Amino acid sequence: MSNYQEKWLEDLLQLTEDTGKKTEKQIRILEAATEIFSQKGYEATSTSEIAQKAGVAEGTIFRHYKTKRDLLLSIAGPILVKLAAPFLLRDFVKLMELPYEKADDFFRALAKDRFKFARENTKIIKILIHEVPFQPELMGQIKRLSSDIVFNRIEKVVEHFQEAGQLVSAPPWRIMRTGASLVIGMILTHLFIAPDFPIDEDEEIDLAIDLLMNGIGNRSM
Amino acid sequence: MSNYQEKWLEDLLQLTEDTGKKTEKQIRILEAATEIFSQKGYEATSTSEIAQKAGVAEGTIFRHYKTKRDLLLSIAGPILVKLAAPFLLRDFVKLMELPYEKADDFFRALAKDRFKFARENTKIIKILIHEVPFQPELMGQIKRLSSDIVFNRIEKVVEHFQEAGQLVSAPPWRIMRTGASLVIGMILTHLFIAPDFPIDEDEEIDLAIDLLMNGIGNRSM
DNA sequence: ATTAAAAGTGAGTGCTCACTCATTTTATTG
DNA sequence: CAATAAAATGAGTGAGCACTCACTTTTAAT
Repeated sequence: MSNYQEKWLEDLLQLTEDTGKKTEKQIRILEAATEIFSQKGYEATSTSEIAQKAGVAEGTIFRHYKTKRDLLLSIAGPILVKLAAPFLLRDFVKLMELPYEKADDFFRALAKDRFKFARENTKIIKILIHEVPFQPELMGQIKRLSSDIVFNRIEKVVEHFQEAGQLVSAPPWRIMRTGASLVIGMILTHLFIAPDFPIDEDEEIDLAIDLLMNGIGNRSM
Repeated sequence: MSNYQEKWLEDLLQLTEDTGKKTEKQIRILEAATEIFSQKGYEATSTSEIAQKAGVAEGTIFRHYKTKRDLLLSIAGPILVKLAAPFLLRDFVKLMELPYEKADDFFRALAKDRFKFARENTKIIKILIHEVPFQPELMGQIKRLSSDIVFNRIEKVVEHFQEAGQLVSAPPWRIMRTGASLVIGMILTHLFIAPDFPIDEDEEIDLAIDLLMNGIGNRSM
């Protein structure tokens, strides 16, 4: 039954499940590292600082993680997979086609789900944004996940809605980039640029999706 | 005649003009630093590496720049002002209202101009993206420039086009964020994510602005 | 041609960094 | 409660870092 073409994908997903039992101190190390990495950046953070914040001897860090970079990757790696998780489901396309008759509803559901995820993982996402361009491992994983999986699968959904006459006829990648830009722009605004600006999150998403579907031009013209 | 409320702004603009004559070696230092900072990140770059690449003794760097951070700021600071330059013109609003009768044309002209600028300054923009969150000076300058100047001025333009019935009636900041997200998303895509993907830049911008104005929904419904 | 200032040099300095390892503490198991 | 393994420790280490400074070379002005 299993599709061996996507074996590596299953491996990735399994990695995410907290298989290895972690010591209490190991967890404290991960928490401290996440905190400081997100505040000062990976390169500007020293292992001694992490050890101090975690209440742990410096040697303990290196008992669990061979290098400082190892520690970074064991924080940033799993979140990448979780970030793409909704698109990794074997039957993503079927799942999405059925419940959503309207394209709006599909994009809205996706935006709400990923906004929630981003809000719950703000610190790690900041680390990710900062470090991905300089860590080839992360870059490679992102490219594989996004272009091979996420892109192809959403492309099918877009084409489906185009055939149903709900979306303008343009290259799917352009429609996807438009949607992604708007949603990511909205999420980054509220998480990093203006985190204190009070909003009704659901309403915010509804309005953003409305502008995505209908544009900013006056519709009565 | 001069508006003293915007004195600091004039100071900023003057700083950008290459007032101080630079030695040949000083220029080489700036070029080398820009190159390596953008490749490896500021913290991961050593001054000795910069000196080597610039073909200069390490001490020479510190004759011109008190600290390594000073060197970074003298690269990243001026670009911030240039990035916001089109909006800094005293009579930005008047200038923009007159030649552009249609909102499309205004956004299109702005997008083209800033795309061109970004393409000519790719490396420094990468440094900027990477370092702004961790350098309070840059963060402060960005906030002052964007919220006090850029935001207020584009807000007036948006309101103008709203009154002319060309833009949907929504809070101007939401319209601005939508436009900014789309244009920035397009620029980042072509400069960093898929730089080898061949495009007709003008056509690309036209199509992006079309999606911004009219949305991705089917218009014949 | 003289002289003073500015630009450039590179060996040297103290410090911090990531990482190691011999040793001690804690957990596990029959 | 031994016996053994696993986890944790922290002083120690060499390498590399940003930065200094006494000195030399270049430039500019008279």
